[in-house]
Amino acid sequence: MAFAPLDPVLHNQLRLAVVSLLVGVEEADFTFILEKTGATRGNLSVQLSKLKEAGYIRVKKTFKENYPNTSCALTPQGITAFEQYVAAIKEYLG
Amino acid sequence: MAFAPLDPVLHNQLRLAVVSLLVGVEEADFTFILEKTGATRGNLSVQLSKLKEAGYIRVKKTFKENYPNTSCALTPQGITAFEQYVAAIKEYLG
DNA sequence: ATAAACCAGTTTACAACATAAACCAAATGA
DNA sequence: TCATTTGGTTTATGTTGTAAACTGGTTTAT
Repeated sequence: MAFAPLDPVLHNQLRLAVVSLLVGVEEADFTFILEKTGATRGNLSVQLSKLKEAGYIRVKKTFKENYPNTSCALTPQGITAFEQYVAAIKEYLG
Repeated sequence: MAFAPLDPVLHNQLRLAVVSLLVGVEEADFTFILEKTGATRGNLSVQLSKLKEAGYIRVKKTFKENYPNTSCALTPQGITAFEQYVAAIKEYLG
C-alpha cells in the first residue's frame, strides 16, 4: 500500500479546487474561479501565486473591457502533478 | 455544486494515512502505525492526539511485555468522517 | 551494580501555511 | 466630485506541521 507522498502544493483545498476547475475548462479568469470556489479574493490571489510559482499554472494579465483581467490555465506540469496527486490520494481512500 | 468542504482533521497526510490504516485493520498499535506510515514518533504522537480529540479514534494505553503500548481504533464517528471525506474529495478528482 | 543502549512515547519550539482584513488603483455612477 | 464598484494585491495574525529534545522506564553488557 505504501501511502505515497501527497504533493503539498496540491494538498490544499483551494489550490486543489482551482486545479480541478482548470482541468475541466482549460482557461478561466479570476472572477470565474472566485465564484466557483467561493474563496475570498485575497486567498485566491495568494493561492494562484503559489500555483504559478510551482509552475502548475500560467497567469495572463490583460485588460478586458477596461478592467484588469487575470486569466489562468494549467501548464503541462500542472496536469501531470494533478494526475499524480489523484493517483496518490486514491491509495488513501480505500 | 462541487467542492464540498474537506474535513480539516482528515485533510492531512499523516492523519489520513492513520485513519485509512485503521479502516482496514480495526485495531493497531503505535509502532505498527509508525512503520506503515513512515512517520516520526513525535509527529505520530501529535496526530493521534488530534484524531482522538476529534473523536475519530479511541486510544487504549496498556503495557505489553513490560513496555507501554498504545493501541488505536476508529470510532463510529471516525468511520463516518472518513466516508464523508472520501466522498467529498472525489468531487475534486474528476 | 553501574553504565550504555534501547523502547515507547510526549512535549516543545519554531518554521511554514492559510486566511481574512486592510489596502490600492482605475472605472463608473450619482 | 464624491462615492461605489471592479479586480485584484499585500499584510497581519492565528493555525498547523514537524523535528528535536525530553521523559520514564527496560534490557544488555561489564
